[in-house]
Amino acid sequence: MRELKRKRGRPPTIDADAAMRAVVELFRSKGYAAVSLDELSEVTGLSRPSLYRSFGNKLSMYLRAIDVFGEQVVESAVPKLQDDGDLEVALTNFFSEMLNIYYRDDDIAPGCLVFGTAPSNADEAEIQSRLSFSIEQVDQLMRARMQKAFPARGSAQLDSAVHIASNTLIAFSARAKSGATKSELLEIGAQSAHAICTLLQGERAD
Amino acid sequence: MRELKRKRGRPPTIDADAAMRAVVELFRSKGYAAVSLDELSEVTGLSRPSLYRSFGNKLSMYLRAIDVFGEQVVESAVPKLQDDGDLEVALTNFFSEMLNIYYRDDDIAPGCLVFGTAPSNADEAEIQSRLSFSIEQVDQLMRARMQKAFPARGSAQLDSAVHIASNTLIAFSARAKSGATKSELLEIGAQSAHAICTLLQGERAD
DNA sequence: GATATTTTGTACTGTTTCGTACAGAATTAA
DNA sequence: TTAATTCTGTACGAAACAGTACAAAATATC
Repeated sequence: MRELKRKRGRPPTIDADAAMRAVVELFRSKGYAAVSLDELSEVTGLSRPSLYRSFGNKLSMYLRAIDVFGEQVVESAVPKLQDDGDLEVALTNFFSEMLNIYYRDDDIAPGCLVFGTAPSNADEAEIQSRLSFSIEQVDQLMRARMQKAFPARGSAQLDSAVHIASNTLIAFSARAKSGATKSELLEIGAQSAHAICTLLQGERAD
Repeated sequence: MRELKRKRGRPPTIDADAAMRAVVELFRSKGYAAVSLDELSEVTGLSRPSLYRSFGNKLSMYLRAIDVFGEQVVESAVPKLQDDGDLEVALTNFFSEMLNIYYRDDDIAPGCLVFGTAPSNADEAEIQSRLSFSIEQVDQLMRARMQKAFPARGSAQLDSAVHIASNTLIAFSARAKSGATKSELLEIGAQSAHAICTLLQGERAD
């Protein structure tokens, strides 16, 4: 609440948010297991003890990084999906915005922190939990948006369309890391959005 | 060619194929970076020097594991896709067979060695190369099979369907690792196959 | 039986990594 | 000025790890 009241001892000089942004970048370009605390120390500019004090051990740093990454997605990409208007446009814009996150450049792609790095380390229960939560979240957001656009569709048709959309996003991560350019994936996103709308428009509801 | 001719010194006792199968299992459940040579030594039953002599260092073991895994896919799942007859059936059976590989049980899923673990370590050039090759391979197989079933379809319609299928498969890996059951993914595979055929049948060729 | 040849694991070195104890720095309160 | 408090990094110990030298084991050849 009040932050004018100076605390007692030596004032903190660490920018935890900036450090966490660097942590996210390192984890999503190198994965979880391949990253050492020394590297994290280097990219954040914080000493190893400072990292422990601010964020705990490597696992808790990674989990927190996933949360931060998720917030970024919720802030910048999810609104595009939830935009009223044409579903195909909303889906295309959502995919496009996600690719802006996955790519730093048209060529160089740190990819998705969750879908790109979590599967390798899902033997860790808390990591698997975040992965499963993320997938469910995407499925659920897709389902809500499609249901809004096509209220008459049956649950089966909806599920099918939902999974096509989610799977497209999940696969983007692997494709980006494989060296595909952003433009190529933009095209795949647009194809996917178009196909989904074709399906939802064309099929008879049971 | 001739193998009756006994070689000169101490006869080898190592079963390289069995060892490599164990290597594949370890890598795809724990990822690349998290695996140590001591663990590889333990699961294969070979000493660390024997591992070096047989397969080289960790990277070359991993690359070879990817090749072995790929052969397994080509032998058991790809034929299902290439089966003549209904495309929807072929796709469904292909997905099903891939899930048999991804899952050891209905619940426990080591997942896909390539799509599950390679993206985390794609900064290594040779790993990225295998990942990109695998994706291209899947895209190409899908395209060939769909073109055979729907020769009249235009390239754009085909591309769209191809990517839906490939993305389904790629996403299976993440979904399996996230804790989804095999039955759930079988359902998603069937949905995807049905949607693809609906699209290819329904759309007019330009 | 002795020697050459090939395979194999024990044991060693140097490096990397994690985690923390502890001392020094920077500030407020007395 | 001194003491209390909070923040920070240097420096240490312990464990894990990669890679290899070397000796022992097991066979063929002489």
